[in-house]
Amino acid sequence: MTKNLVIVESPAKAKTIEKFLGKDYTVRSSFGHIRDLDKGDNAIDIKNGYKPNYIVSPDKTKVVAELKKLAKESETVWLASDEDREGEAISWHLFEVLGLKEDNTKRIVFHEITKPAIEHAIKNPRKIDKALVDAQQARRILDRLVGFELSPILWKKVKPSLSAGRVQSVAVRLIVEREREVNNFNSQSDFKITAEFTKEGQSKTIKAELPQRFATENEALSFLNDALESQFNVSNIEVKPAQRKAAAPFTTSTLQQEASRKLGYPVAKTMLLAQKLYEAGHITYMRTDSVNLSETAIRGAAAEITRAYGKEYSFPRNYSTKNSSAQEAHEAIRPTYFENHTAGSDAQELKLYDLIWKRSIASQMAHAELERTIVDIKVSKNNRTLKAEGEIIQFDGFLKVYLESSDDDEDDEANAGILPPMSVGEKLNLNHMTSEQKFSRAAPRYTEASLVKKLEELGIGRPSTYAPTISTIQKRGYVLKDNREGSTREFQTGTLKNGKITVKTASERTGVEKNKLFPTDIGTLVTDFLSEHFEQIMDYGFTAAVEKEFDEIAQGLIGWNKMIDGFYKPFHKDVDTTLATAERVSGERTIGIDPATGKTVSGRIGRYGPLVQIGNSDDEDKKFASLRSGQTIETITLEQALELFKLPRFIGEYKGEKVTAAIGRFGPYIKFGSVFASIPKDKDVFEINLEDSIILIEAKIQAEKEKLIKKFSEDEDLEILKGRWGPYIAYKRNNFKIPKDVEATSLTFAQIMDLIEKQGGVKEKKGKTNSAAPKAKAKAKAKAKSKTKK
DNA sequence: CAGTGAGCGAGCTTCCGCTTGACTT
Repeated sequence: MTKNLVIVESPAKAKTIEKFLGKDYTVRSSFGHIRDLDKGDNAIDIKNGYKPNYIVSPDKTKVVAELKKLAKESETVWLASDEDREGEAISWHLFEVLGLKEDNTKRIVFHEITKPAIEHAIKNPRKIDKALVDAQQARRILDRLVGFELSPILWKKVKPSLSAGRVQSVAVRLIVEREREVNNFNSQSDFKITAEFTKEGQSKTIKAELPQRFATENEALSFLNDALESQFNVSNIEVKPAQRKAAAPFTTSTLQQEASRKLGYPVAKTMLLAQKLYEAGHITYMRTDSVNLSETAIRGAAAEITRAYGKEYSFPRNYSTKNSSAQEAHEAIRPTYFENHTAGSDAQELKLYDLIWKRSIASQMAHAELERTIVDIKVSKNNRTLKAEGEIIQFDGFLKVYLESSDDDEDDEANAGILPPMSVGEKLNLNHMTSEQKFSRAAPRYTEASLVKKLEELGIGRPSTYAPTISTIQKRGYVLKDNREGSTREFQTGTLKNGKITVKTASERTGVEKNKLFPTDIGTLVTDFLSEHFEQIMDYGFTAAVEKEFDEIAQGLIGWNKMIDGFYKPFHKDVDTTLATAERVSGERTIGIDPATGKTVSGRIGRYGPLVQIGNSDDEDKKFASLRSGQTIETITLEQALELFKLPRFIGEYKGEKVTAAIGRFGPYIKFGSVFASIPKDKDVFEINLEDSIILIEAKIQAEKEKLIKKFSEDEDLEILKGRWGPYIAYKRNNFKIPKDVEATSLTFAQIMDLIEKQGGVKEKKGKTNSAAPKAKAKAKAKAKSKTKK
């Protein structure tokens, strides 16, 4: 028997609050939403005012049953879900499902988990805000209608199992459009002049730069020629005080960005680690769009800063959230206790905590005070002015602990150093002057984190969905996280040194990419298809537009079903039209003519992925070849396409069997009967000869022989094999570990069976036929199985 | 694991947002 039942969303939160509230309160968690629209076709009764059919989520029946029981026994039920649209809906669903009564149910809210905040909330209960709930229902229903009407169109017109939605489709579009920008980018070059001087009798160098750039090499070299005959005098000195301010404490999105830039974590990794830190009580909630800090936190930070760095470093303040779509149900992400400089149970958690600690502490520290000096250096022959910039940190302030990184990797100019004292009119000695060709660069491809940043700017998605969205678009095969080696580019330089000008051609790597998001052919195809037929949904402003209407619902200005009707009627008409009239698309593109046969070379997406084809579809002699990773139908050239048909290449015969070379999923290989041998990097698939191939084949056969350590008469399928990390057990297409302290050859059949059982047993694996259809079936079966289990 | 590129057309897939757990009698 309990007097008061308080229901919050998160179990970790429940634990903390229970401590604040004392004996008369039982605090439980709903684990987020407890109900959702039905999975099937009768989720929304469209003809009946879009009446939603909610069902308790299967994984929530237990929680709901327990809450129901506790609610019945309680005098008062306090619904304390988050104060945002989703939180209000959670309270309403709880009210409905638990069969609560108006007179003993109270809705309370708090934005921070501190004792005063919770006590204040208890003293100020209110009723469920039904208008806000309606706004959530509209959001939910719209997303279902969009997702479940668009996806089946893709199944029919493009490929089965694809998906589309208000958030994911726009996310993919961003990647597709950025890729096209990069590929169509026309790089321009100009020439930049830099110089290095010294003062008479001093060794400290002064770096200067000409603010203007030259369009041609001739102009740049003529500037160097002028310099050859010039004197250099200081013509002006400007000293200005400057300030740098700390960044606001972390939200989900900025945490993901900084963890990506500074620690190289993918967004899902960041969230997983943050979740662990949160559950251990080290940090506040990690899914938030607010930069707000509680009074308690601000005081705690001030105390710690004063203690660790001195009073002059403390500058307590709060930040305001710039993002207009923010709902601010939580605090910013910060350490629970600022006096803990480290926390976490492994190296990765420790690093993430360190980042959160530094960012939060810095946000409460004084501005850095700088003195910025700009020295003008006149070139006597042409009256042009070079500029040297220096920066002195007079008070480091927050820079003592933390500086935010930038996505732009070319911020060398920000690191201006200290200049020696100079006076106007002073003559400087030129050490050297350089002209260097610089190329303009396309907007950078997105990383996971910079895509999150962009989505947040557009108001698309929520803190709880950024990481899942990024993984969905990769899982669907729309987007690929990939690397590019880039290529070598030449650029022109001219150097003036010791009274001589030397002109040289130098080279640099360009187009190098690491862990960037690239669209796949299917991603591009789906984006183009949706953009053609559903312009409104694909518009970057669509979410912002419907959010405005959700706000009007929340304010009670319009009814939710009226809003949905206004959207759905025209949308559904487009759905019908598209289903009836749109052609099936395969992204077909004519690439050119095969010079050998005169037939058309084209690219398209086939059943197993992108391919190139020589000859039309009715041609009996048509030939196919798969694209390699990194190639796309949109960008492949005729030359690259023809290259693909050169493989597999017949090399010769060995022991009466054909030896061929080709490129597979794991790179170039030699095939001899059923033997596949990888071709090492120093050999070329197109050039490797029979002699070298045989060496590879024999080495592979030998390795295979050595791989087998032991076989068993009890079961033909059981083998002990030698792998990359030592011996392991292979059984029915499953692999099992052998404990380190066990001698592999001494294991008996029974002992091995025991090991297999302990490691989860044999799982059904797909057979050798590796086609798409049975794979999908197996997956469906596995899903159905897990359902019946539940 | 290194291939294939349609075929009868079964029965399946899918959204966004809130939150973690995960067993068998």
